[in-house]
Amino acid sequence: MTISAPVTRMKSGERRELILEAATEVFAETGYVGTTTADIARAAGVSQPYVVRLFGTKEQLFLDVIQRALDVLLAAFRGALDDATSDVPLGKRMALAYVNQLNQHGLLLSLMHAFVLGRDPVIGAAARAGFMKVYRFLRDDAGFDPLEVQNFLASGMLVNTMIGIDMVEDYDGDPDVRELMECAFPEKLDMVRALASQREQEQR
Amino acid sequence: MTISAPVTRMKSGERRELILEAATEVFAETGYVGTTTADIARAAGVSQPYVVRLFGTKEQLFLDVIQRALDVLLAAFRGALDDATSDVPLGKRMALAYVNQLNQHGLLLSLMHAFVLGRDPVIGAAARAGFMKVYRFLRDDAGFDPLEVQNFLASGMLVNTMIGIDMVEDYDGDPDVRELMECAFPEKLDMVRALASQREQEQR
DNA sequence: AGTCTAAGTAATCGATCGATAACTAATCAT
DNA sequence: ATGATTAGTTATCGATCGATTACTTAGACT
Repeated sequence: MTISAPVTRMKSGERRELILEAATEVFAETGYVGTTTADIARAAGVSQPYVVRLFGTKEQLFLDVIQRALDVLLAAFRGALDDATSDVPLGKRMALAYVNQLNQHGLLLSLMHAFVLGRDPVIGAAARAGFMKVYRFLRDDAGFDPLEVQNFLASGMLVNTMIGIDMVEDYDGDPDVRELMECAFPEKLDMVRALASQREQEQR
Repeated sequence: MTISAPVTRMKSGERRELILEAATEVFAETGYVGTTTADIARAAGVSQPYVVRLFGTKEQLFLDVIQRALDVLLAAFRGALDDATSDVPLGKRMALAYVNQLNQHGLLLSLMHAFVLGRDPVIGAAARAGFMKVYRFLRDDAGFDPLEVQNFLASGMLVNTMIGIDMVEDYDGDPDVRELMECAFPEKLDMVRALASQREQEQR
């Protein structure tokens, strides 16, 4: 009677990973509070109760999402740091490694949603800890001095904001938007625009 | 039978302004979706239905909040721009004008909550329009060239993030937090800290 | 072949929220 | 004074959401 979903089962660890990736996208789009566990379940192709059973609570799922995002980000930084073959200066390599994370669409933006909830006792504490982990990495491992770190983080937060505000949406219609974005995404504007139009295709 | 609230009536315009100010604080703390009209009503000392009747919908109230925030911010910029008596360079005057807005606690943060909802069709459009209004002011009225504007905005977004993540919460417990914040809030760190502890007092 | 474990779903519930309706009373204009 | 207007409330409703419970079945292991 009921239309059965495709019944290929996974091991729970593998399914968890899929759900984490789907949740990253959905949280990025609608924020922590604005995202329902049903939204995530739909995006991941499972039932809503299974999402909460795998992660306990929506809050825990969000914490796992931002934890994973930080792990991915720091791994990318480490990769750029260890890439000694390049003659590109370190600061620029790190900046490119950051902007490259926009390939996994929701990654930086889901972090941003956590950053803006600092007053929430548990999410806020996790967000601060994660942010400071990045700060310490840039200072201690990458060897930036505090002022360099600050400039790097500032540029990163502007990138996050431009993505969060979905500025590409107005790229074609407003020459000022174009001017600003060409300035804010060094060498990676084409990628950002391509991802945006790809996203638009998917939503049909 | 019921304990009557103090029955001094206001003209609706005046009450609207009070509610807008209260809503700015509450939206800043818990975000657009995470804030209920009842929360705002409580903060403003009126009933929940009256809030939605004065503004139509919660969405319209939020739009009015960020519109007002932008007006206040641009007025402050204009003030700093016109203050020709000072021998402080223009860039620094503008930066101080920005950080000074933290006096009205939720102002910059409520804007940040709008910036992060760019995919919402109506809030996103308003957020982009507001952001670009600031961009154009800095470029055309303040006379910054695009790169200066970009650096200015980047610093601003870092400030917003540090406030949103509530970094002051860990100021005393983590020397790295202290180092970062001293770097990020030029000359205004004392003010930020004072406001935070004042806020903590209020919540008892 | 049969059993047991783990993956997954359907059904449902209590709480919460934004909005509407219906009502009350203060203030203002004549 | 009184009637009209405007400021404000109480009560309530339909929708939504996260979570729980109880059930089903695919696949691994003897």
